[in-house]
Amino acid sequence: MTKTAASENNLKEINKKDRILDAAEELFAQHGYDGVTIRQIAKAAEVDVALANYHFGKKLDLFHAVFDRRAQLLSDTRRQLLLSEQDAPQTLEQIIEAFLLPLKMAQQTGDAGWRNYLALLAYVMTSPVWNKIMMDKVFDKRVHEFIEALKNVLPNANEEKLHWCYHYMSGALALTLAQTGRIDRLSMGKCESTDFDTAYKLMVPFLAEGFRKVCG
Amino acid sequence: MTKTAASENNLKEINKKDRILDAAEELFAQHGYDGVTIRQIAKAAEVDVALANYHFGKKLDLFHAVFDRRAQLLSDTRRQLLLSEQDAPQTLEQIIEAFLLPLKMAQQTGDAGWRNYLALLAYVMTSPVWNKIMMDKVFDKRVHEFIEALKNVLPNANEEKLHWCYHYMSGALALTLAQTGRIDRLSMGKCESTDFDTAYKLMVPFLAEGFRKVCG
DNA sequence: GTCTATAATCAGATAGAC
DNA sequence: GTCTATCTGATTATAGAC
Repeated sequence: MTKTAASENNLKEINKKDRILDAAEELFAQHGYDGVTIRQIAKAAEVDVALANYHFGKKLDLFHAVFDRRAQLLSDTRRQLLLSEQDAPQTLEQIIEAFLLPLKMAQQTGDAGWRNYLALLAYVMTSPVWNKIMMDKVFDKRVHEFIEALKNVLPNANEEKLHWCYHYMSGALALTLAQTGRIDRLSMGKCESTDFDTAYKLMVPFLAEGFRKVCG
Repeated sequence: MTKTAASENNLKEINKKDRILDAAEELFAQHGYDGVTIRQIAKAAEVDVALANYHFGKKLDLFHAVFDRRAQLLSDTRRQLLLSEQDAPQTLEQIIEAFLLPLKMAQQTGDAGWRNYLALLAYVMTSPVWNKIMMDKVFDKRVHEFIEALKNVLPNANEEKLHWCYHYMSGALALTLAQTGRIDRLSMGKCESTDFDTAYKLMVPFLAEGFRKVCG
């Protein structure tokens, strides 16, 4: 019981490794890779500067560690949703819903860690340099499965149009994940960047009709 | 005529101020504000390091100078397009076309300077920190005009849905402007990030139908 | 695992000569 | 306007004590 008490008392002190990842996740998402120093990350995580290096090596390796931590889980869950419904008759809306999983995930967990990660994902998606380095690692397979699934419900579509429509969807998704706060300011409070629930519910029909128009 | 000859001979050497802006534009767009040093910019512009400071002051001031250079022109042109058609009966497609002006502009000029600037605009649009600082300066008025114009053709829409749909449009536009090259890789060459012509032509009907579905 | 101390480098900014 | 030289501070990364 001493053990338990000690664990509880030091709850904030244990697992420094994870705290480094959490702090890095938030700061990288907000300011980008070059906008953050290891010292800032260490300070936010309330650990020593040298500890980040001890656990993760170079700054670039830490960045990869942060990105990879949730990428595989995201991709796997997306795959499950996409393929589990495959035998059942899928509508265009259902396929898109499955792909917009990050939004649903954030809206359900309400976890700040996931919210930060999704903003980081948006950063990587929209950056010319990081997109090339990071996105292919895990997400490519899911995108190809998504495009294939779309062909079944949009038999008249050609590859070029499908890819452009996927690109528009990807952009709408990325800006949502980024949570820039712009929609809050423009709408004068009527909408909120962090309201993934509404973002998700309106986005599905918006995109589905766009796909139908261009690829129908 | 000596003057002319001298001007022509030194064509590459004159206008160092503009060369600094051009180089900064390209590098900031590619690597972000913190990913670029003044020394890199000076080297790319083939000028001395101290010259950037002489002309533009601090690094942050240079960043603003780069952003502002084309922002006002972009906003003004957008305003002209939106209001010139106001008396004539406007369709939803026409309104969206007017707002997607950056794409048309880049596709028509074929200018590398504009292409770089649009990538920089995408960087600012998707960054939580820069969006807040830079976007309100010039573009807010145009967005509100755009929303107002939409109300005429979508009389049943409410403010919240209109703003979310604008947000999706903004995301699709931003990712297009960013030219990350991802669509090239995913489509295995069938689409190109720099093909603003196609991006524009497919984007208008895609978005218009989305607006109709959600705000109709 | 954790921290102190430090090496080596590079950043932004400017003073001052021309 | 342009360049040389330099100041000041911060950054990554690591070696070594505990």
